[in-house]
Amino acid sequence: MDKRYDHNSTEDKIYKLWEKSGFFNPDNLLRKKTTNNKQQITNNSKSTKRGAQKSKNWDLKSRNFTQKPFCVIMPPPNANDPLHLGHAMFVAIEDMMIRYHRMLGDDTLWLPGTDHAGIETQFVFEKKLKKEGKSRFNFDREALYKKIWDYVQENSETAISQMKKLGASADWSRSKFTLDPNIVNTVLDTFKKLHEDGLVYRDLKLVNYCPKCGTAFSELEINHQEKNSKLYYLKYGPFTIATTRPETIFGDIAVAVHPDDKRYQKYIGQEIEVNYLIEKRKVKVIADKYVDPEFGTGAVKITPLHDHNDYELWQRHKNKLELPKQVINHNGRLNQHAGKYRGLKSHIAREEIAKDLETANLLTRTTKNDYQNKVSTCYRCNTAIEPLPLPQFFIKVKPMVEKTLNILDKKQVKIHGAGHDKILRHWLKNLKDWNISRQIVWGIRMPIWYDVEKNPDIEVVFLDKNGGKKSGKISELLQDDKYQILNISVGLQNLSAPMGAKYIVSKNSPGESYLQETDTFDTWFSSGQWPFATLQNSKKGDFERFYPTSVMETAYDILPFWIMRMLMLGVHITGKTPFRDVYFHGLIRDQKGQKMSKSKGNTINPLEVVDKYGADALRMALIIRSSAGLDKSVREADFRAARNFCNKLWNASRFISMNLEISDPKSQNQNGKEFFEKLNKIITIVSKQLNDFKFGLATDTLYNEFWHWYCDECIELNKQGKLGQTQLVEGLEVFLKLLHPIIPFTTESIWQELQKNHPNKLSSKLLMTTPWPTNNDK
RNA sequence: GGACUCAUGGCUCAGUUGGUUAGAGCGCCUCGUUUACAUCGAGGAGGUCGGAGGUUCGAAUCCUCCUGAGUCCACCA
Repeated sequence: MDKRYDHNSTEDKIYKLWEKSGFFNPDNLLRKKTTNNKQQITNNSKSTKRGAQKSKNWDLKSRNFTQKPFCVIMPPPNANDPLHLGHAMFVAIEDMMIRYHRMLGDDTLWLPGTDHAGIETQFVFEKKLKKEGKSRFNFDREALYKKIWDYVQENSETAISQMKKLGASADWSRSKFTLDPNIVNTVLDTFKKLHEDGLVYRDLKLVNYCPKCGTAFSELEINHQEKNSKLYYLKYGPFTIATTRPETIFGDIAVAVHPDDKRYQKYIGQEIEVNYLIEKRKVKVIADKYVDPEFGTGAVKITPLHDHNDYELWQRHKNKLELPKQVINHNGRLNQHAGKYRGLKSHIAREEIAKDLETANLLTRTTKNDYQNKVSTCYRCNTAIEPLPLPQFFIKVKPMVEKTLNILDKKQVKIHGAGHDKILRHWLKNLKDWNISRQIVWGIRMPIWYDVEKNPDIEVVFLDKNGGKKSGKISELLQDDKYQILNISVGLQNLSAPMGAKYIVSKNSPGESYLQETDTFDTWFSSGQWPFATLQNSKKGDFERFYPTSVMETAYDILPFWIMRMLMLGVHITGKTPFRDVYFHGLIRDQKGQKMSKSKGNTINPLEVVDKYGADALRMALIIRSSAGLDKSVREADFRAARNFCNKLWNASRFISMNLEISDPKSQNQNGKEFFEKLNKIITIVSKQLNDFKFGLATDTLYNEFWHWYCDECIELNKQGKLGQTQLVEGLEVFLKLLHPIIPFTTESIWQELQKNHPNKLSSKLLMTTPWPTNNDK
């Protein structure tokens, strides 16, 4: 053996050895025919045969088959995202669990996959288009979808090959992509079921619309940023009103005051005349407790279609008020209701209108930019969110929330990680209905069909045969002989059905007069079904064999987006919890405890670490002394320390190996009893820590016991002739097994090295499938 | 405003049914290389476990309050 452990020359070789064994695939590790396992035998007859063949080469005799299923569904990384430390963290922890359970003899499946990451990916692609001088509006939706598909394909191997570099022992033969046809089919089935259960509805609500991204977002995807704004005080009939957004006045339908506000009692219920610059209008004065009499002047103008609070207020007073108008369009510009301000972007119109109000002597004062308020912004591009009315599809969450709280109460699912179980409950209890419509093409198109004959007011935008852009009402377009439904459907970019439009839910076109909705599902709607969607579309029998899955492991920051949705959809569709345990790992921070981000320039590229210190060092540094749900800072020194540990292990093994070559005259069983007692204690402790999800602690225990007990004490005792060789060899074998889930490459390459130098000394040929040590060993 | 989390040697963190002299890594100091490993070894300095009370035979650990830090959510035109 070399004097140093060289990760560069071993890792690829070892990974190939594992892959070639076929044992990432649990079918190849199933017990050979037995009487009481008929179902599994039939389901996996082919692979079992293959497995039997493999087991000849690899000698699985010593393997103890518990056959207990253990399944982890990998959180699918974005198909075309390069790996960051967060990915390395989940690979390290999940692979640790998987290898541990595989060694325990469990029927162990780690099912990998990749995510289409709807909006994220479409944006990256649009940036690329922009560089080419094009935009998404140059293509019909089908063509655009295909172009993004091809683009994702080009990069799809990146994520997988990088995870392999980290040693991930996932069953790649079962890998899934969120847009695989059978996954899409399951997602559509789910939607259909939700619709049949009465949980889907279409409603005109104010959505969080990003004019730049051109799509609505769910409430979870919105940031609130502190901003300094101007507060404009407008003359508003007999009132003075403070507002940050004078440009919305054309959409006002009322003034609201607090019901107990003495100043305004006489106006409540009256109509007042207001000068709107472009016209004079009468609006009603209403009373609502929502108004804070202390703020501004205690009177608020109400613009229902451009402000969430105003919208709710309007809902409460609907019967007394006229129908509101939308004055800002989806491109973020004012529309025909704004008279001469039409076409201006809202923030520019604001300045113009303020100026004109001042000229007209309607502006009493304007504060400087010192009014602190919070503005909703797009989490992606930071553009100010425009609350806009849009007919969207919503999912009623209440029945699913109740079922989820129920399984939490019954402890059918356990959450590991610093109070995140409480956070989950808090989320569930305050959850609003889920807007699942997205105005992008990169995703699963909603299986919603509109009969154009019954919905003549549908507006469409499409490219005609010559690539020319056409838009208008469907009924009018169809009167022209040039256009048929079919070619409109083919060139379709966008379809907007008015509120109240009739639709059917169907996977296929219900007839020739139908056009399909152009919106796609929120990415999280499909990934929320991931545990059952993957297993139902995996090998036959996988769902029955592995569902509910064992552990869902992920960073805590996607709790509301993903974990909560998986629980809700999983329990609603399958009737069972999708997983029995949730393990949250913390975020990796830099040495100062700051979040890593590209803009701060403090990111660590895991591949560079792998290159310099080895995949094992990276894995160990991330796991050691980490705690569920708590963040962890790492720096270069941590990788170095872990690399040194791998080298220490290598050299201790080298010592044992050299020791075995000379006959050992001192190899009696001196101190044998104490040695094995201690060794057994370590086995018990580490196994318990792993069972209890104390991964950081288990790693710490192994680090210290191996280095400071086994090396510093036991090896030194042996040199002095006070501890037998048998003990040392046995001890090394146990440590290699215990450490394998953490540092698989180093341990396996030592195992193979010992194999080569001392055939028949070890209990099996491949460490990866060697049984986990039990304290009954000696 | 609401919720959650954290506070342990210079730095980063372990320490979960309360139990002997509170641990590790990195850093620091002294010494050591014909020895498995200098990606190492031997030894050492360094902590009133944020503060104040309480429960207990016994508290870093449980309870209350306070202080400080962070995260998430909700927010007034």
